[in-house]
Amino acid sequence: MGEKDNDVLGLSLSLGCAPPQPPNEKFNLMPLPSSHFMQQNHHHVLHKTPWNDHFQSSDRNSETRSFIRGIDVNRAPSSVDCDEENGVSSPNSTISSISGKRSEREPEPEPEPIGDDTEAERTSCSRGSDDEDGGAGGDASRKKLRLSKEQSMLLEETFKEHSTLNPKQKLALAKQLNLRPRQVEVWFQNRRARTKLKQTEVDCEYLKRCCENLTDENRRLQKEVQELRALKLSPQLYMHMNPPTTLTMCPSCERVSSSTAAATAAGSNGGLSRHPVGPNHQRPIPISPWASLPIHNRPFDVPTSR
DNA sequence: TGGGGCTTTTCAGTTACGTCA
DNA sequence: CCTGACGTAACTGAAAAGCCC
Repeated sequence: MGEKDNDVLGLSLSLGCAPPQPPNEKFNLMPLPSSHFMQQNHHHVLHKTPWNDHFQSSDRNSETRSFIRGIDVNRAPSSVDCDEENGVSSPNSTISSISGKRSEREPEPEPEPIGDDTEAERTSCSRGSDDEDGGAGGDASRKKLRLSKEQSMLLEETFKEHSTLNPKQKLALAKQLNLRPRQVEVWFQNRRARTKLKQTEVDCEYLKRCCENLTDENRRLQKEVQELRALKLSPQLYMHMNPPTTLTMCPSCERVSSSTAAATAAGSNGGLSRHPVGPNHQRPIPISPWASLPIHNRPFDVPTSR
């Protein structure tokens, strides 16, 4: 289907690779960091979306802006508005419990296969106004009806603006599309699920690439270590080397300074004097180029006195 | 103020239908 | 015509939050 899922939310992973796509907060579907890493708490975060929060105010524009721009798909927003007007649809409250599974429901007369032009009509009416959200009616067969292009388009447009609907908007949209509010609700649910799935795939892809990059980097570093070790094993070459530079980094300001090992050993506070030593300043951390090597491999490993 | 019951909303997972190759 | 794969509408049950008493 014409999914435009690439404009889903952005990644917030920072593993050193550039995210595959720029973040788009429009959907605000998932908290950041993204999706599958935060699933545990999705309820906390998602339940009240910002959009929902400012719904009362969003009434002002969204109702008019997106809904009105509407294509009058079915030209006859007839019986749809009937129900739900008072009782907001609740997926589980009535309909779910009553409608139940297909097998448990009464059969519904098969809708005539009609042309495209009447598709919308089919969609909205085949379920009949009677069964409505509450499914109250008897005709509860789980008849799957495809939405018309126009319906899908408008739903998509609306979804782009906000991935969740408040009751009023749901009703308005349902009315406009000549669908039952429950159908709109389900569509949004499924759409969110699809978006999330897509995002998960993107995340996976991104992580995979990061992993590959890290593997490469690791390989490179290992090679470097090997080379350094080989260097160490050739003494004549080794003797001509300058003494390794001791790098020190101030953890607070993260500045790196260098000094020779000799100077450092002499206790001249080499390189460190420029850094203030206060309550907020931590001791600089020496970064020795040999630090990562095993002790016995360090070239200038002088036996410490005592 | 804290707790229990109820309602509402969302989600993950599943089922089943429609379409297409 | 049959069939399997696929997309997706519809359903289920659980969790969480809000409200009321």
